[in-house]
Amino acid sequence: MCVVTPPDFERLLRGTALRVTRPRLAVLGAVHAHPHADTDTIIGAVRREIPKVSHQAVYDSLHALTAAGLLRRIQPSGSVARYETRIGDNHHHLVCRSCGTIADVDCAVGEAPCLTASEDHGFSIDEAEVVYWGLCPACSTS
Amino acid sequence: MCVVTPPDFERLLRGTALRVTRPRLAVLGAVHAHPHADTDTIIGAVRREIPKVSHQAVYDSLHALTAAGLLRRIQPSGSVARYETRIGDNHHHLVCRSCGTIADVDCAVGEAPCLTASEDHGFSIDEAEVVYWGLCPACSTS
DNA sequence: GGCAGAGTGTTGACTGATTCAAGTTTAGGG
DNA sequence: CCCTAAACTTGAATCAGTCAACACTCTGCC
Repeated sequence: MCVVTPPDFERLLRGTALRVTRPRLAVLGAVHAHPHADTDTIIGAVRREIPKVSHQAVYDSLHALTAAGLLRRIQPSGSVARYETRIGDNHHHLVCRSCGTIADVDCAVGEAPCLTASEDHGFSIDEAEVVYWGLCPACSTS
Repeated sequence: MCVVTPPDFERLLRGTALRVTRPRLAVLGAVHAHPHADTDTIIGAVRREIPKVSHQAVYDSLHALTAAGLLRRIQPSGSVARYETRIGDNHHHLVCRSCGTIADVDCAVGEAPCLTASEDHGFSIDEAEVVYWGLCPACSTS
């Protein structure tokens, strides 16, 4: 049912200093299957595979995987934290002001930071995050 | 001590459908005096003027003023809500990953949305919000 | 294959920003 | 000056996320 070959999550984990555990594999799978899902949704998806995982294990896994660079955390204003596996391509997001739906947008530049601040105030900038706010097709017609 | 003339907050409020109340004037003054301050800081600042305001009144005022367009709410990932009075010029923000400091950056374009998404997925976009992530001068030297 | 121990997971309590709701006060038009 | 909707007070509730103590299990090593 999945047209793309699922990544070899175990190999991804071994590529970092992280141990390979069932919760982590399940979290990677859940985020891959549900892009932009919030933590609650991820916990639900993980529990379909491992019914007894604690929410704490999911939180820990999400943090560890995010720190390792295998996940990206996004959190538009007014939303809870969301996660995605599409990392490394520096893409951006469209967010619906009404229903909160998130869609991916390719970054024309490709490498972070894709924009240069007009005045950096002495900051060393490594990323420019862009969020496009608007209404999704469903919400703009109603 | 303030080199810029403070805006006429009462006039701003009357320009909208909002009633002029002491908490609202104090909130406008507090946000103007403390750009990018979080709610707690704002409550503290307001209470120096009106010691007995409830936190709820400040929350209500912040929401009402934001909805009226007199304030702008910003909330970088991992931070609580912050507010600023500099609105209408579509400027962007520099955020320090280490200490959370926020600095303003002018938008080269000036009018929202300053960027056009490469593929809008049918969304009607009205704003492109840009957050530059990095380290502030103080944090990058330590 | 068995051991050891650092890294992970479980459990359950807790925090803190924000919201809800019921009742009281007040701004501002008539 | 009065009235009414809007705004404020009070106090409790919510909920994502975190903390901490203890139990378990990967993984490298013998």
